[in-house]
Amino acid sequence: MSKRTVALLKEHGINPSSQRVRIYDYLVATEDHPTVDDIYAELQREGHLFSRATVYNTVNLFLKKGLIRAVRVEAKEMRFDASPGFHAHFKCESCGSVLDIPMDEPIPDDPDGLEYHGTSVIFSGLCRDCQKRKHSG
Amino acid sequence: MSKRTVALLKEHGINPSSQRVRIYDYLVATEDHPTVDDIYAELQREGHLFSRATVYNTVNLFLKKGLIRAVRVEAKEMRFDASPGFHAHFKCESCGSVLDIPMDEPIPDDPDGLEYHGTSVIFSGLCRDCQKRKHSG
DNA sequence: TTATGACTTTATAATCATTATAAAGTCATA
DNA sequence: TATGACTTTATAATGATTATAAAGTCATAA
Repeated sequence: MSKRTVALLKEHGINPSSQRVRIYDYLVATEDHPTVDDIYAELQREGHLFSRATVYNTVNLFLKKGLIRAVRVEAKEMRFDASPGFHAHFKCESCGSVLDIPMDEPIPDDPDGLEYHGTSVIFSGLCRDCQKRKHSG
Repeated sequence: MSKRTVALLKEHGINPSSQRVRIYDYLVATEDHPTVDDIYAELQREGHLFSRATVYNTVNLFLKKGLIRAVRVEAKEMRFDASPGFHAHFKCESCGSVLDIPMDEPIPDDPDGLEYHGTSVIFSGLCRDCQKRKHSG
């Protein structure tokens, strides 16, 4: 129950219930862009009694308040990202893991009068482990 | 029933049935990155008797053979893109339309030993029409 | 203390794009 | 015209997410 998280949630107009604080703490602690089910499974493992619906409600609230970002690297699953600043994502086609890739936000050369709000860059390929696995297996 | 399409499908090892040729022709003719339902609706409108399953089968076959690309700009819907060469996409948050944005493929500065296969860049914001609509409405 | 009311969480059902399955149709070739 | 491989089709199944409404929580006022 991090005091810093409580303050941060309040700053964003979010009532810091214990579930919300716990979910946010997990999101910032983990690096691997969890899905709703990842979050749900981890909280269960820790012995918390959570409903999957609460996880959905909470991440949607965080998204609406701009606290986290959604990353859709997989066909179906939505993943979440609490790390600040622009960065790209890399999705391993073999093991499905998702990594952050530091990178400047690309600027389109196109002067088409569009109003740009957000940018998403997703690379795909093979991570180091899966390259090794391919060559040895 | 384009002769060029028939040849192209054959080159890619795809038996050019009339449905497949028609769907490919529609994909290259349209610029707005149709969904499966867009394709299905257009073919119905033209009086063809198609099943939705055929559209799914066909676009999945095209994807597997590398004839088209999938673009997932929206939360749920998969859209398709037959235009060649790298380009980014822009999704209007208001009307949902998807535009091509000419752009060089970004190269990650990260030397992490990853094996890169593909890149997807999606911008979001407001298209020109929706900006006007916002200011006048 | 107890009542009030707003907000949270929960369980359950509903939605909806997509995939799986298996039957029916097509078509070239023997 | 029989065979067999490939296509299309209708239908059911899947699975992530959202909607709904009941139950729980918690601060504050009487």
